[in-house]
Amino acid sequence: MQIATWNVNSLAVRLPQLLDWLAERAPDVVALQELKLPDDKFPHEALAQAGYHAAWLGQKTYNGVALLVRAPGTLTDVQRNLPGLADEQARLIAATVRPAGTEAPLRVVGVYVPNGQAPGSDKFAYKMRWLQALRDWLADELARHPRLVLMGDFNITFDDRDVWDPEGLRGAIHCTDEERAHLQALLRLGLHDALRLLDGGAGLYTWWDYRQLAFPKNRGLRIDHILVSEALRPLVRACAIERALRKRPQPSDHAPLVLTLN
DNA sequence: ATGGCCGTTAAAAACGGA
Repeated sequence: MQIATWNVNSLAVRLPQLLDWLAERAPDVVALQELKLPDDKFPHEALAQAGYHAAWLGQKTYNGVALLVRAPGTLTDVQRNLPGLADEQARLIAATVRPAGTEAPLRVVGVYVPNGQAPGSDKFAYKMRWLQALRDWLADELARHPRLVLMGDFNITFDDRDVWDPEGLRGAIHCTDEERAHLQALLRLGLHDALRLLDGGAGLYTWWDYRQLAFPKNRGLRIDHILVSEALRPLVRACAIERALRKRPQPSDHAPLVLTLN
């Protein structure tokens, strides 16, 4: 079973690439971020044609998240945004997913964590508030759903291995101790960083700036993550970054991250 | 060798992204 997350940076622009990739890779479950379109513009018909059921929470211009499940899998009990947080921004979608051919359902949580812009800014404070609300809600969600996957664009690196220039970017947005403490707190809830269960190396990135040849020079950050609960940990087989998607025409600045579970 | 972005918007420069 393959479970993927991808910040598409505009679903309207990236739809052809998404459809190509779904046809090639046939992931069972997909979390999408930065749809940048309102609910009534979500391309559910094209996705159904491609063989995927979808649930989404859109927003005009910014943000927007969705979950896809490959048919004849099912997607039920959809939750949109955090219950404990009054939030105008579309940043979280959760659902109970039963991929085709599996018996036990999974609880899947897709997130687009706020960027934070700069430490000390209002947007940074919002990021911290949002992460605290996520943690509070997730503690209960994990108790209700032991088989849980939390994935998406976290806009936070775990440590220096996730940063192309750790010295130059020390204390910069995505790299502060305050942000990283939130990631560690999520791990203390009983979640595991799927990629790090398999590969301890540096230089594995999911995002590269569009400017200054950052991708060919591999000047990137690992800020997209798939976290799995304790019950799923023994099932983790592989976790791969789909760098090939970053090389196609009109790429997103993020590459998809794909987890293979038994 | 050097510098080079992209997507959005009541629609041109401004904003946000990371």
